[in-house]
Amino acid sequence: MSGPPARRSPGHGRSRSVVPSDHYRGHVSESPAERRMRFAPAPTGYLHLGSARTALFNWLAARSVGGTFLLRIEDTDLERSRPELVDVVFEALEWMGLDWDEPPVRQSARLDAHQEAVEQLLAAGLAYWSDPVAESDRDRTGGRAYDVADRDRGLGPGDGRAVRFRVDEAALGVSSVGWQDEVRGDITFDLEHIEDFVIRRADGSPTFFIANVVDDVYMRVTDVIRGEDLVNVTPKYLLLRRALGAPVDDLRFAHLPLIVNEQRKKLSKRRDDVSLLDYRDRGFLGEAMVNHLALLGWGPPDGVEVRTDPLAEFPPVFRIADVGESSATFDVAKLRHVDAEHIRALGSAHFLARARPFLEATPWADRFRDETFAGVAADVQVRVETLSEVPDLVEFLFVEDPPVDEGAWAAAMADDAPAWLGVLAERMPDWPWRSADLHERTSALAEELDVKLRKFQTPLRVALTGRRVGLPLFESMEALGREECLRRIGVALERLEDAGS
RNA sequence: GCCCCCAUCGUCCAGCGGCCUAGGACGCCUCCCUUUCAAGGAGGUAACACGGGUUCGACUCCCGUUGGGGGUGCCA
Repeated sequence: MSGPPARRSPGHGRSRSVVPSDHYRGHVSESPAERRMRFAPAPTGYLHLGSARTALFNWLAARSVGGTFLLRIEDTDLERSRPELVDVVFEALEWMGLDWDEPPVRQSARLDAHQEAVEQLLAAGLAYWSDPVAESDRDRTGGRAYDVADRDRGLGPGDGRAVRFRVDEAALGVSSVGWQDEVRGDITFDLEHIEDFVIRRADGSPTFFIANVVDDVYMRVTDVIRGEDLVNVTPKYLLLRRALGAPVDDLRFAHLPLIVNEQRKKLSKRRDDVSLLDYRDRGFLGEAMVNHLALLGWGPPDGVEVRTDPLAEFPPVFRIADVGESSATFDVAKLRHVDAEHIRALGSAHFLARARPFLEATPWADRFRDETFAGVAADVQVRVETLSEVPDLVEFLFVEDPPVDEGAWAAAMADDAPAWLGVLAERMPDWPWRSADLHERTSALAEELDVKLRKFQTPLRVALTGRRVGLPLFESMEALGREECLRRIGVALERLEDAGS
């Protein structure tokens, strides 16, 4: 089932209509101080929760400093990069309400540039052709999948031969690489622990390492904000950048803590619900998701966690340096709470608009009526945590005979219940049909019969809704209408009679 | 194995040498309100991993241990 298109309401200042590929701001600042952050997802068919958080933090970082937020689709893996998969990325970002400032760059369109970079490194002697080393032959190379001796063999292109970057202290003139990470401080790697990594595969395709760097240089990225799982490739990134003669001094890195599951492991596609859009389909609001994601690894200085419009309210107080450094558990219970708060904050018209896709997916969609729903909308809002819970709460209003919870029936219809229903059926025809009046009349009747309203209302509720718990009774009665209430009481009475005889 | 990172309530976030008998949020528990259930209100439960330093003084700084995570691909 495809998800309902829950859309942000307009008015948060940055939302705009769809058409993803044209969805960018036209300005290109030439200011030297311009800060440029990018989100560079691979189109895998779904946007991973962790990626979504990375996108959000890049966006927040950009917006918080007046920088530029860029998009690059890393679609060089042709197999997994069909156009519709790219659309999923746009759709997900749209759902979160994130906008980007320049046309997205397709990595696949930049293959020539990547090749050129490889050639350049080859020509400079910083890269070399390398033959694979068979598994059985690894003791010769110290367990490595390549032979360092190839560095100086002067090999040329050949079957099965890849190009490796030469991580050589002498050639590079340094013995370690490090950087001042915006969130984690100093991080340093000794070159001796970095292998000669492949930058061009035997099939001619450039690897992530080279493509990533070349494209970042091309896009003039100044702030690399990504997941902690990429810290260990940063030395390679730096090495390549220097080797290519690209500026490195004003570069900033920020490695975000990973989002983990209850087992403290990195979220995995197999075990965890990692697809962002699945949460939309499960009834979560985009702004609630964004709100919750922002709270993983970061918190607003004033401590007010739930914001009606996080994309408007967070940028002014967001600072990438405030991001925490330990991994954060994705807690669905907390998400539900945040979502519930966002739902309650919705105006009733918006609430219906947001819930509509879920209502339309029900078997009784054709009998749904806006006016009827409006009568109880506010009562529904405070009782659901996600939009997908809405239909269940109002179903009784739109089906002829709501399913009866037998347990509730048995418990509610004992003792005097049948008699009460009988009296109710007698009196109700004369009652004014507004919830306040219904409340008053029912209370009075309960008092007359010397029962607590608390107890008295139960059989009535079960007769009307089939359940023991649900929306406030009198509001429900008003929405249902006198005729229908009397009819359902009649049905209940009949059933009681049948059972009794 | 090797490399890198992390370490405050069950979970998320505060604390950035004295304001901490450690604060807020979620969850959980109790009570109040109440037409059920919610929502709301008032309480409660619960943490500085351990060991050394540094200091007049450490949750806060340093070192180590332990624990956890990430990486170690011709994936990205």
